Amino acid sequence: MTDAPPRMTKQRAAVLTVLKQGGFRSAQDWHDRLRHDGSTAGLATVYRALQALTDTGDVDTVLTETGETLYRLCEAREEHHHHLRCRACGAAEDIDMPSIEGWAASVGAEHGYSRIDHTVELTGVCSDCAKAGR
Amino acid sequence: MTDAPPRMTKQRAAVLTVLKQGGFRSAQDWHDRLRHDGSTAGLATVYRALQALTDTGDVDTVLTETGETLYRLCEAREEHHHHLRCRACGAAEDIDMPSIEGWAASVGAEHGYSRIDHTVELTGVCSDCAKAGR
DNA sequence: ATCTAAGTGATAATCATTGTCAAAGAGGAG
DNA sequence: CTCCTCTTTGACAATGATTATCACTTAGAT
Repeated sequence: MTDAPPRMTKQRAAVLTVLKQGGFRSAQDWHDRLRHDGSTAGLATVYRALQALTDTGDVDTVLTETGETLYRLCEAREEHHHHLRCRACGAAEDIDMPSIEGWAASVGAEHGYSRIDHTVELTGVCSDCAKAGR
Repeated sequence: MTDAPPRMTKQRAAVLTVLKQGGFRSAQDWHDRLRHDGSTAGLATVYRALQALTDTGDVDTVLTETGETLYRLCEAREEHHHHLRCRACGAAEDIDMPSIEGWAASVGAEHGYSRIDHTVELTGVCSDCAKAGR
């Protein structure tokens, strides 16, 4: 009785296609790109698809300082990693810092905290955007 | 022509008073506590006071995974620090990891990024809440 | 006491996101 | 092929945190 995997519909395929453009973008941004490419998918459908893809681990999410959620196709489903994201164009690099994991757990334990979770995000301006004066 | 410091009103004083209860809480949560203590301050005023206190560095903020902003009185106005926050009761410890600052800058530079900013937040369940079965 | 600009608070507006629900589409059984 | 069922879709309403608006109050200076 494993829950059935969601069906691959035209709309979901279209979402996956635009996601291949890369970069972290908002749901509404991805929706705009989809419409621009001729898709008639509704905004709610895009949200649902992104949510589903996030649940299955195919998409990474990040929150901005304004509370918006940004989504990006997650090429390699690895352990757990962090991001260095360009604030101007949404491009991102995967960063790994293995020592963070252990550090978080030990700092938590030192203070008597359990069930530690952590968030590490880096943002900046990539070289292309810097050249373009962003 | 330095911009005038905001006036200290009855409402702002009241906000500062409840903030002394400690912990990271939402604006609406602080507002509820204020009303419970007999203040008639409006929600908008609480938001404005928290915003002003954040701007002056007297209050620290953190975002939850749902996009809510949490506020806490910032006892010592130091350089830059991170938090270990209890997801159950909002209590928090200040954490410092001096090496993070340099690490962020060097990782950014390695990838050609400039104007690096970083976010590091730890959450967990504090010992009191763990005992209480939260 | 009066004047003036800032602060207040009720309420409306905003914006991302989620819920609702009738209509459309995909398979399977006959 | 046709009917039936169950999922997905898409337009739109609803939510919830935050911000803007605006008439009214109040603190401080003159």
